[in-house]
Amino acid sequence: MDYTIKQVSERLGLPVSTLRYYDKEGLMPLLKRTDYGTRQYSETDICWLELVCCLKNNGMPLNEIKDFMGLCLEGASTCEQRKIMLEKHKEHVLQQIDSLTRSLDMINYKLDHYDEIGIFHIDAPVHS
Amino acid sequence: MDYTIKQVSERLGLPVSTLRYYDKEGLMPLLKRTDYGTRQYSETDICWLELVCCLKNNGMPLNEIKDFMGLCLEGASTCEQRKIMLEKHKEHVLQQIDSLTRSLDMINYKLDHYDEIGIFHIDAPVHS
DNA sequence: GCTTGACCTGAAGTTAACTTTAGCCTTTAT
DNA sequence: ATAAAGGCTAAAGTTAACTTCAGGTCAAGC
Repeated sequence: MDYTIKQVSERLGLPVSTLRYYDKEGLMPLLKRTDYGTRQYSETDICWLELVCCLKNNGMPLNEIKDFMGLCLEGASTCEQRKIMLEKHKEHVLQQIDSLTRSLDMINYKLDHYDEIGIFHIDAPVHS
Repeated sequence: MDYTIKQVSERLGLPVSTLRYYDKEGLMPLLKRTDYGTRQYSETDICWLELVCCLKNNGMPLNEIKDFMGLCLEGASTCEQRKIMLEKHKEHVLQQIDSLTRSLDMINYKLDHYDEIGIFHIDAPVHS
């Protein structure tokens, strides 16, 4: 039922070194080891890792993700705090989507008008 | 008609040190100086800086932005190359929007179901 | 029995994008 | 005339998120 670090690496497409790094940084406090010290990833560990990647890919820094994990470990009393963190991250994600959407408009405008625009015509974003 | 580095800093909300850094890294090859050496930003320079910020904020690394600038300086022969760069960046932006949108679904799901989810229920993103 | 492959650690190295520091010049207000 | 404000440079320092390296353990196959 458990996976080696290499198996997880292949499944999630993350280098082994990164998985060890995340563990070292305290992002995997529930990860089990064999007697010798080999990491044993459970399904739950993998799910948590997928969440870590998702949050990280969308701009949450690792230390915040770690704090979130820390709150989870502290129990139900931190539920509100965790909700607040997620709300804050949601705002951040919404802002990014907005910024990207406007950037897309600018790129499309440039692509559509490229031939009309002079070589040195370095114009401002279309929305400004 | 020209602006000092401090004026540009205030107008664009970028620290003076960053503006100098961009210049040093070759992102402002057309920027004029006074006899002594003080930078003189024109409207065009500011427009270019706004574009730089926009591309940078949406994930284009500075060295790619610099390459783009380099192509601009080389003249009309690089037009196709520049189009290709913009198309590539557009793909990247679209991918980011997609990733963020899916992340948003996950966050909303978690927020909606937070009370039902156990303390240690660290579940995978909703789309997986 | 020994080599190969997978695992481990701690420490040092890397990259991008800045920021800070130290030291120096010039213009402007008192 | 002198001190404050703003400009400059080169070089060193910072941070996040990794990667690489050196050196060592263990299990399996020949």
